[in-house]
This record gives sequence, structure tokens and C-alpha cells, in this order.
Amino acid sequence: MSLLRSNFDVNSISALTIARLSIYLRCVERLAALGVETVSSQELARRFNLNPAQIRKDFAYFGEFGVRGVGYNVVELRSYLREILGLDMEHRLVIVGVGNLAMALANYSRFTGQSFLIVGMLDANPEKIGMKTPNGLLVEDAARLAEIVPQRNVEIGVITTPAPAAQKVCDAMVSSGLRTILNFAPVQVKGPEGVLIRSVDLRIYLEELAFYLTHGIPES
Amino acid sequence: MSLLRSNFDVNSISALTIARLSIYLRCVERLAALGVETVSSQELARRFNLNPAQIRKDFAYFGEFGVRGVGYNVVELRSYLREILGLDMEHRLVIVGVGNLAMALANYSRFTGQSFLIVGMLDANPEKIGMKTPNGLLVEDAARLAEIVPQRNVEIGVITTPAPAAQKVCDAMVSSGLRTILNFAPVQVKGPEGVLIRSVDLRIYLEELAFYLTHGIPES
DNA sequence: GCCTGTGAACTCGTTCACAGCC
DNA sequence: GGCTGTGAACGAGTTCACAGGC
Repeated sequence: MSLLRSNFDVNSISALTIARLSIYLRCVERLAALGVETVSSQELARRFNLNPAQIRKDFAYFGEFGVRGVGYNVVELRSYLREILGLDMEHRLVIVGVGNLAMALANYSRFTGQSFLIVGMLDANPEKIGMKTPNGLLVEDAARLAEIVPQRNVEIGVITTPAPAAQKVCDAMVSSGLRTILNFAPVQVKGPEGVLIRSVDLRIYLEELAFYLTHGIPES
Repeated sequence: MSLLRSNFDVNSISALTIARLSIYLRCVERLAALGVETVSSQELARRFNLNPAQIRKDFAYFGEFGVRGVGYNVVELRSYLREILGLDMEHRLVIVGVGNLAMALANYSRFTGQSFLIVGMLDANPEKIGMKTPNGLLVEDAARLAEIVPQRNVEIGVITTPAPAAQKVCDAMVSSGLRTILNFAPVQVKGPEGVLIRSVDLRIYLEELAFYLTHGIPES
């Protein structure tokens, strides 16, 4: 008998665990596509080089999904992971700052399955407003953010503006009611308590590589 | 007297420290642009919400950059950080998989200053080969990777192909001599010991946000 | 026998607190 | 007095190792 726990404490679960659940989901999706029916934490770890104990610990926060002596049912596990991650619902997002990165994300979103839907592409540049993006959305005026967010039930704001505009856009997102923001501008944007901001800073990745190029790559 | 240590052990320094050095550099660059001459770890921490003790500890791996009772000289610190991160040299990179994301990176690279230079945009699709990108590079055949890497002194490989092609491209990069790889395809690519692979997986970020949307945002 | 679920041990990373120096 | 540089204390995160159940 497997069981999904619903009364866990969000504060006691590390963001690292959540990130790994997303990785596990991807692995399990591949196994499902291969027709694998059952998988043990050991097998999962071996295939995707992860740690079996960590997999079990991560799962344990959310329930008991496995069968002792056997392992996990792949299809069942996939649906548990989706449910835990909130992927059984549709999440609507707006992108502010229509450049190449925004276009890349718009195309990329097909890969995210049914869970994420881009419902707005906004920009402050009058020359861009009114343009049609390849994914069939019209570029709208960024000034209309506060009106669009509640109207279209937007939950996630994505910042793809140049660095100088990022903090202002973030503030506008927060005051329009958004509580989860994904920032791609290469600055540390701040928001009030209760707002979750994740930044993806490509400079950090490149500079880390430059460091290891200069000083040598560490063992394993 | 300030002093840059050169004989530190790469294996004893966490990747988290390196990532923070990159953040510190950005902060210090902003202070330099503002004309600030001296900054203490406390002031740096306050402005960019960091931890002062952590800043000092991170610096301490690489030398003694500060003056007791005073703080750090901003311009000096900037140049130390650049040197530590290996940004005082040019690093050449090739991008394999010419889509919107590749275009975004090509434009973005202007922001990374003089340290990174894209010297090749490759793709396997015959329809794309020969096209000119907005940054003035010709799209070349991905099959020519092994020839291009040594010829143009490429150090970093960037994978922006769709997921199914990523592992093959990674293997080709490794056998062409690349030792540092930045992967944007939404799969976990593997390489042999001695090769550093960093993956930027947008799905993980989005799914993390979906989790917190569903279960509530943790207290600070 | 085999594998999960989990307390206990350990490792790694962060923060504290203060000696040493300007 | 103020701030750096750093050992020591603490806390978070990972891995071990085994009891419990198929």
C-alpha cells in the first residue's frame, strides 16, 4: 500500500530536495517511456548517478511510495512526483522583456508538458508592442502588467529584461500580486518576505567554468 | 599590504564559494561604478544581503585583501576577484545547437565583458548551416567540431540542442578536447572524470516554483 | 533474499566570536 | 574604535547501516 502524505511542513524541506524531485521525475519519465515497470532506488541511482539513500530520504518527506523487497512502481511514482511538484495543475506565467531569451523560453515551454502556460509577453519598448511572437502571442505593453495578472490568473512572473530594468519590473510584479518570480537578468533582485524569487545567472556559470579552467578541475 | 595567494588547493574549495565570488564581483563592480572607494564586509553584506563572515571566509581562501580597521579597496578587490576567477584571460567558446537560446547567449555575451568570446555556432541541420547569426557568425556544420576546437583554441563547449542530441554532442565535445561544458538541454549529461559539466535546467526552476505555489512559500 | 524507510553518524558549509592589527 | 582573518561552535545536508516488511 502506498500513501501520499499531505501534511508535511514546507519549512522543513530543503530547496535542494525539491530540485532533486524534479530530477527524479525526469528520470522516471524516461523509464516510463522505456516501458520499465518497477525500479529500486539502487537501480535509479545507478542509471542516473544519484545516491540511493538520498532518493529514499527525499521521497520519505512526502509519503511511502515503495514496496519493501521490490522497489517503486514507475507509473505510480511518476504521478506522485507530479502531484508533489504541483504539476497536476496548470500554472500561468507572464514574461516581461521580449528578447531572444524570452523567445527561447516561449519555444521551450512546449517541453514542460501541460503544466506551464505562457499567457503574456510584455515589453516596454513601443517598437516591440504589437509584434507577434512565433508562439502566437502578441507583445503587450509592460505597463499593463497590473491589469493582466489578475485578469488572466497569472501565478509566475519571468524577468528577461536587461539588468537595469529588472528591479523595477520585479517591484511591479510584486505589487500586481505575483508571489513567485523567475529572474534571468544578471542582477540580484530583491522582494519582500513572502515572495519567492529564483535567479538564473548565466554569468555565474560561465565564471565558475573560467575559474576551473584557470586552476584545474577538481577530482570527481 | 594585500596579497593574492596562488598555492591554494582547488579540491578544498567548494563550488558554492566560487559561485559567490562571481556574485561578489558583480557587487564590487557596481560599487566601483558608483565611485565607492572602500568597502567593509559588513557594508557589502548590508547592501546586497549577504553574510559578512562568509564574505571574509570566502576571500580568505585566496589571500588577504583587506586592511584591518578599514575594509577593502574596491578597485583592488575587483581586480583580485577577476584574477581569481580567471577573467583576466579570454576564454573561447563554441555553441552547438543554434536555436533561440543560442541566439540569446550570443547577444548576452556582450555583457560578460572581454572574458568570453564565442568563436563558433554549430548545428547539424543542413538548413541552418551557412546562415548568419545577428552577432556576425556563420553557422557551421556540427560535424566539424573536432577540427574547430583545436584550431580556434576553444575551451568551453555550450550545448543548446534539444534533449535527445545532448549526450552525443557532449561526447563529441569531450573527444574533441573540451574539458568544461555548459549544458542547457533538459537532460543529465555525463562525461568522464576530469571533465566539468554544469547543467542549467530551466525545468527544475519552473517546477520548484510550482511546488511552492502549491504548498506555500517558506518563511524567509 | 531483497529493498524500503529511518535513526544515527558523519561530512560539509555557515555563522559566531574574538585575537590581532590598523 | 573598527574591521579583518580565523579557529571553534553550530547547523544543514548527506551517507551509513540496519530494523521492518515483502
